[in-house]
Amino acid sequence: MSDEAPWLDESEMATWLAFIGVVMRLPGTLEVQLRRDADLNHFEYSVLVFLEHAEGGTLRMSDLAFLCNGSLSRLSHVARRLENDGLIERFACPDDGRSTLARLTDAGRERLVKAAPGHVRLVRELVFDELDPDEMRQMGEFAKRILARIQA
Amino acid sequence: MSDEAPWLDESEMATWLAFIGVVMRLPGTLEVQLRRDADLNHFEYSVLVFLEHAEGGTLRMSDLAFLCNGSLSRLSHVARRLENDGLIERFACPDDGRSTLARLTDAGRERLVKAAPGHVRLVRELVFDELDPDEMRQMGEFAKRILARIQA
DNA sequence: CCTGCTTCATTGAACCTTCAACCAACCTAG
DNA sequence: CTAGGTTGGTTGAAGGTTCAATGAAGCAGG
Repeated sequence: MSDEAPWLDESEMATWLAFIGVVMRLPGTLEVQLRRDADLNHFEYSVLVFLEHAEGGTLRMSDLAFLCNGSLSRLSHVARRLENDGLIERFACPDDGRSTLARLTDAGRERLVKAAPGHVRLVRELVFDELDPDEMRQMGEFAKRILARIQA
Repeated sequence: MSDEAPWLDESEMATWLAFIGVVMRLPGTLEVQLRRDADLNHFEYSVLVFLEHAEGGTLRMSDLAFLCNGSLSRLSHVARRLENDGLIERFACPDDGRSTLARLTDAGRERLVKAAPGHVRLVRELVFDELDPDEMRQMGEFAKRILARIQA
């Protein structure tokens, strides 16, 4: 299959623990703000954000799920809740009878306005304020390369 | 309160999307392997790993929860399942009547042996093989600094 | 045009996490 | 020594995610 993968040495382990620490704790930290300001979790917030910025204001469910880093099943459950709450609408895609398109409602846009400023502020506090421009560039590059591997 | 937090510019947004993409997708990716090889999720795996390496083979529930990046309540539920499955034991702390100590059983150690090699291999494939030593050092430093902010 | 494969999406059940309530043990000021 | 506060841990219920099953719509070959 593959060569013996050597165990992580002390320095690698320290890096990994910090890395996985960020991965595990960041979502919960972000959700405290989103829940408080707009009663949303991070996935729901992503759904609203991507719909807001979408070409034509709509996205197919499966494209939206990919953008939000979640499964289509997860999105389907979440979309039902968001639709029941009047934050989004769904309707059949005219071009492809299998697809469903989602669109933000005015109420959804309002909800986003409640969430976004605090969210951006928090993201800055936690990440961007800690890195200078050069470090930020590096960090982005690392993340893109690792993400590419995860998606492969 | 605080100054106007400027919106993320295009480059910052690209960095953030890659970063949050890793944060959201990595746990699921790791859990596919852990579930397949040892029928564990990542949190359960962490519990076993930290108990394995603990001084004296035991840890207090609350210390273990912190190390595993989870809440005490979450650990309490997980520990009950792991204990029912015979992978860990719990017993009263002799020094402090409020505390509970957890310890790995032989079955737990065996389970860990099933999970660990594939886990380490996957972590290497996804992260460390993508970064050269200098980049890895940087990455670890960034993660530590961001984690410090999250924990503050 | 019909058969089988693939894609898109939804659903219910099982499972896991969170949240709030609760309890016991410890600590400390008066 | 004891009343009130804090720390450590567990629990049940509510809510969210995953997994597998289902079904409709499109597509491609015979």
